[in-house]
Parts: sequence; C-alpha cells; structure tokens
Amino acid sequence: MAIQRRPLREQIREELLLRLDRGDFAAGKDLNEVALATELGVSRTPLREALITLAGEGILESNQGRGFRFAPVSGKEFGDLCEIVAGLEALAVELTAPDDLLALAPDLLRLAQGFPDRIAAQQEIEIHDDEWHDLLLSKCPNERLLDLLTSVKAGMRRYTHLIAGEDALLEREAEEHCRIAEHLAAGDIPAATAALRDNWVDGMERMTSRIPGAGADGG
Amino acid sequence: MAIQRRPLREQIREELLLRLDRGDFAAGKDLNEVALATELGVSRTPLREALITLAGEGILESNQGRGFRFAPVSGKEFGDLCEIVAGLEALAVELTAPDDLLALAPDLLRLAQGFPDRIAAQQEIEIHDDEWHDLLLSKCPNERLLDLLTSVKAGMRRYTHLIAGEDALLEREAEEHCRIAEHLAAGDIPAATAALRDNWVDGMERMTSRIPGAGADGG
DNA sequence: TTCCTGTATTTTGTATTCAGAATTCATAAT
DNA sequence: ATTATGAATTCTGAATACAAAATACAGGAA
Repeated sequence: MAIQRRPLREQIREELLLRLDRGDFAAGKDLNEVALATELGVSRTPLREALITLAGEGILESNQGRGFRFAPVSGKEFGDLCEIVAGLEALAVELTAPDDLLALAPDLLRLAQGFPDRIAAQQEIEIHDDEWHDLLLSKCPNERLLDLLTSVKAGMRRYTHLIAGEDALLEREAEEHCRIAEHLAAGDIPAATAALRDNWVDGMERMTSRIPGAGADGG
Repeated sequence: MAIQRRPLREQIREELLLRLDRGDFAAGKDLNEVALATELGVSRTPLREALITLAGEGILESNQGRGFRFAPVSGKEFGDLCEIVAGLEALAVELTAPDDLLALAPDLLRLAQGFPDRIAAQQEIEIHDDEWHDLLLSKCPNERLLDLLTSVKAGMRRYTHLIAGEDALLEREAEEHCRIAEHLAAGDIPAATAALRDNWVDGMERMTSRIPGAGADGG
C-alpha cells in the first residue's frame, strides 16, 4: 500500500474543482468559508490556502473584506482564455518532436473517431475531449508549459459546461479532432497547429452565443 | 491621501519578489517561516499565504513537511520558460490591433535606441528592458494573457540576473528591440513576431551557457 | 572510528482565537 | 412611504496555539 501524505490544501483544491465541475457553486456569489470548511471537515486555514491558490489561477476572485467567489462568467473572458489555450496548445505541438507526433497520430485518430455516443453523459464527453487533448500534448518536453495549460484549462471548465449536450457542436468537435490527427499522420505540423487553433476559435464562437451577456463583460 | 487597504499577503508577495530580485535568497535553500515573518513584522499566516501564491506561480516549490524554497535554477527550466514567454508575447502582439502597433512603433524604437549606458546599474537595465516589453504589450486587449505573462516573467527574473552586466549581450538585446520596432513601423507584424521569438530564443542561448548545470536539470 | 538508534529540538501543517470590516436589520426622521 | 442612521450580527483577515513530522544530536554498539 502506497501511503500518501499530501497537504490538505491540495486535496481541498481538487475537491473544489470537482464541485465546480458538478456545478455546485453559483458563480458570482460569495462563498462562506466557515460553512464550506465545516462541510469539508477541515479548518478554515487549509481551506483558505486552497482558495488563495485557486484565486491565483484565475478561477476565483477575491475582494478585500468580502472573501472569495467564483468569477462570474463573461464572454470576453472566455474568449481571452480560448485565445490563450489555442496559442499554448499550438506551441506545445510545435515543441514536440515530429517523430513523437507521427507516432501519436493513429491513437489520436482512433480516439477522435470513437467519440462517445451522443446519449452519453455530459461529463463523460468532456472527459473524452480532455483525454484527446492530453494525448496530443503527452510528448511535449516543456513541463512548465503543460502545467500552465492544465491551470488555464481548469479555469475554462465552468464555461464548457454551458455547451455540452448539443449534438451538432459535438459532432463538429469530433470532426475537427480527426482532421488535426490526419494532418499529424501526414507529417504536416503547420497544418495541424493551424487546425488546432481553429478548433479553439470555433469552440469560442460556439460558446459565446450561449453565454449570458456574451461579448460584453458578462456579469 | 489615498488610503490603501490591501491584503497583507499581496504586500508580502511583492516584498518577497523584490528581495528575490535583490538576490537576498539562496536558491535551493529552505526558508524559515518564523524568521521571515518576524523580519517582515507579520505573522506566519499571511506570509504562508504569500508563499503558497508564489508556489502556484512556479517561483517557489513546496515539499510536504519541509516547507518552501526558491526553486533551484536549471537550464532546462529556463529554456522552458523562454519558450513560453516567446509564445505568449508573440500571441499578444498578434492579438493587438495593427493600428495600435503602428502607433506604438516610434516609441518602441526610441526606447530601444535609448538603451541605458553600460555603466548603469544592473537593476536599471533590467527595468528598462521590462519597460520596453510592457510598452509593446500595452495595447493587447487580452487581459488574462497579460496577467499570465506577468506571472511567468516573475518566475524568470532570478535567471535574468545571471546575464546582466555583459556588454556584448546587452548591445545585442537593444539591437534586436530596434529591429522588432522597425518591423512594426513597417506594418510587417509576422516579421515582428518572428523577431520577437528570436529575441527570446537568443536570450535563452545567451543564458544557458552561464547557468550552473546548464542543459541538464541544474540542481 | 563509524554507523546505527533513540531522543531532543526545530519547523512545518493545521486548528483555534481574536479583531475589525462589511452586511443586515431595526428604528427614527423627513 | 421612503430614506437615513445606528446597533447587532456575520464574516473575513490576521495572530496565536497546538500537534505532528522532520531534522539534529548524543550515546552506544560493532
């Protein structure tokens, strides 16, 4: 048995992200530290440490004297995040050895084609999507870049919930993944990164229409 | 008088970054929380909050039961960071309105040409360099991207100290800035971003030779 | 002498306490 | 009726207290 000793703040952070994924938190509403700490069975200290970490990642925002809250969704911010992730993922692909990309291509194609049934649960679809992107990046040697991507993507999750469950959009996503994989299989990395950027830009456009207060500051 | 009420953790974070810039901390050595807190005149609580924030930014690393330490320099990590900043800055330029870049070009050129005297203090030169890059990015509308850049750059500062004070290298830096500004003045944004990437790649190469344990993991 | 082991000390990680700010609610004045 | 004012309450931000882990050190055995 592998005994793991990890700081509470990390475990709490993960639990909070999980709950955010489940949509447990109302965006824009200040969250109560004592209530949350009690619920989690920890004291306020490690909870606050986790909250501060999440604030540093841009997932929460903090206001002096008023505590923390999950940042309200905003079309502008989602667009900003998409641009960033698009740029970073493209960079990660460019930094990956061409041979590795070539080796990865078949698996990526298979994964994209085996997109889960449209009936499948939202969560499952999102996990599948994440898996595809993780596989794509798996051979990138720049560890800091991968960390950064993970962090930025965590801040996007609450947006991707809004899109899930739309058949046409999912089909389009799978199709785009296939195209990217095909470019990689053909050894055409510039085309692949361009398609990858398009994938995120498309995602942004798909989303902005259904974000309350899209384009504007949101609130 | 503008009354400022900011959380201690933020002020402490800035102070720690300042001290890091001054080279007060021995990299790789665990830092003592009680001693540091006493020195700063605060309790351990907000200090630890600042440390956790810095750890989230990759500037510190934390080990269970052993506290925090400034991550030891490593050629590999510096290279990773350069690639990231190069990619992000190039992205920021691409996202800036061409008109804004055109308007910015003369100021950028002037600033690059007026590079401080080689006799000037290290710190002054670094500030000047930062100013140039800040001006370059000043019209980028993607706020999250700018935040991210600030954070990543903060983690690089302890590396840039190692290079300062080398005449030839500084001259080269100024020269590259001029070239980028000229591309922008000519409205050739792709050439400018390419030169910008080169600027960072060059910076990486300039540095790796003088980082202890360059290329390898550094330790 | 060197290496191991057990104890003392130091230092971190977490809980609790305290002080002050923000919010809420009630009351009074316009 | 509405708005302003002030007290009471709630909650955050920071300090202190406590427990457990890590380190340092001393003593003993090989």
